[in-house]
Amino acid sequence: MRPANPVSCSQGASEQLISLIKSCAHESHLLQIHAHILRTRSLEDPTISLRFLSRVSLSPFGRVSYARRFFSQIKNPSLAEFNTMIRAYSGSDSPEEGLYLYREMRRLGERTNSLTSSFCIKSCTKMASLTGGLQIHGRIVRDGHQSDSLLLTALMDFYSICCKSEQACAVFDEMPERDTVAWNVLISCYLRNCRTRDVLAVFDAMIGGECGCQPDDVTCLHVLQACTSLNALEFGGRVHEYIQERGYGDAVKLCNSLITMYSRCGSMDKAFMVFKGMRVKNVVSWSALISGLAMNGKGREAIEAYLAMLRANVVPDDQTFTGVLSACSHSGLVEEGMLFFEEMSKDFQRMPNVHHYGCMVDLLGRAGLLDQAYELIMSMSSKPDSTIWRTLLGACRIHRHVALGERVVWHLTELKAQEAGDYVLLLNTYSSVGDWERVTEVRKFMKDNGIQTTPGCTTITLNGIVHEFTVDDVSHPRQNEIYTMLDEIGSQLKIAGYVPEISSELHNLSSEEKGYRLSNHSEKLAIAFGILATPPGTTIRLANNLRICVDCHNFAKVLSSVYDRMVIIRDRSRLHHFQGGHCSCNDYW
DNA sequence: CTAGGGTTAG
Repeated sequence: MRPANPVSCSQGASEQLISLIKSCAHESHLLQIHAHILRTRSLEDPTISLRFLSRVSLSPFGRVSYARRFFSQIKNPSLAEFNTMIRAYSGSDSPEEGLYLYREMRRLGERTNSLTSSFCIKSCTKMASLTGGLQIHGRIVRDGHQSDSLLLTALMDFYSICCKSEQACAVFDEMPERDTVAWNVLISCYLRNCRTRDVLAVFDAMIGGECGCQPDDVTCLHVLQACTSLNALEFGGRVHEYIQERGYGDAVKLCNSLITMYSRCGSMDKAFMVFKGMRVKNVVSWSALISGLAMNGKGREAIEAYLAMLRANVVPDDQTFTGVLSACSHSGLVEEGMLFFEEMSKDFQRMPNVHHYGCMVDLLGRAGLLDQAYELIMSMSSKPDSTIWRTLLGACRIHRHVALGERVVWHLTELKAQEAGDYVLLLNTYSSVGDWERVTEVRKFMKDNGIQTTPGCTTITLNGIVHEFTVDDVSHPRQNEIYTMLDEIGSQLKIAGYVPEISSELHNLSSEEKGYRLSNHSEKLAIAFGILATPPGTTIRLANNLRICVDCHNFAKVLSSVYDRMVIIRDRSRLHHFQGGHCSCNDYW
């Protein structure tokens, strides 16, 4: 029997409904409950409607459209209901709706609180909408919520996402108290905005008790990422120790991150140790191992790992295949690569994405199958992006294929995506076949159009301090010693047969104009500093933002034997291990 | 816990 007056509906019935909402396990149940609520007019019971709304907007039934429909049936939504709805929007695919609702609230003169702002900021973060966020920030100040630490933490993350790290720091500085999450957001801001050196410094400060809180598992995840990008193995090892001290050793995310850090820092055995020690491995663990092996030039082992993964009944995903295909391309396993490329869609229903195509173009291109690579690009269902064309352009340079190189640059121009590096590649293609006229032409074009090359930058991390070098750097406090050391290294290497390469790789245009004098690439400066600042026998680990040039490659090769030092350089795409006069990659690329 | 905020692997 339907109660005559729903508001007076018995306590028992209400509780029953609430427990029904709580235990609901299927979307169809929700629909039934919804119908029941409408039928019994329990919608007017604020406890019920709020509960139902938040249940609907929560995963795994996180369907905003459904929540919106229900919300619209509520006559006078309470602040709590407005907030719940905005929260649902902020986590959905249409975060802007949250802001619309917020504006509607203000228009209606509804009360808002700091949670309302918090959800709105989340919407802005998701949209990376700077203007929207600035408005909310203004509101926060006007509403007097500027000492709400949680709200400010969300605001920091917003600025960080919008690449406004200085504003993020300003918010951080104004926070009345900063807990671990606040520090974590600061770290993630540094990480996102290329301030990795500051990440290490903050971690040290936290450990040293200067921040009033200790690093947690999330802190470690961030710091490990920083170590990965800096090729800072030693620091990463310290983080690993900390993880064990704190008892985080079983956390899957952390282990996966450790595998990546170790393998991308060239320490495959440690990566493997972490992997083996994991009681629960997921697809991420396997993929991290596979791409780690790939990056270290161990293509066969990467394929072995992939097969072992299948035997362990772990289903590969897109990133697994990216790892497998890049393993094939780094190790020149053309046939295997083609096979996996076909298999991924046939056996695993995974349609190749740009990364997979990129690997295939790289694979075919390096193998000299340039036309086939071009065909593959043209056959793509989605529009090829600039990275794909750039990969092919790199292959054109290696194989001195001028005509195709020109065509590729044309494609890049059409995409309006051409960058300085592309012209340098084209220029190098011309110079590799001795077409100096065209070289001059391209150079003039670049000069006339003010096209600047990306400055190469190499870092070396010692004792948690990041030392950064650029071409012909004069900013390091020990620059005099470094240049003296570089001179000495130069004469030692010359004796051992190292000949500077000046014509084949026109890496840096200004040096070219200085009359073919080879400038001191950042890699060399960092190596000289490494020799200077570490005891004999210590491995020198560098990270470079571009691609190591032929000359620096030779330099490192000869140096590894003359100075009996292992040198590990990570550039844009791979890891080069130099030892005893050899490099782990068979030839230069 | 009962409405509810911030960071998070390959």
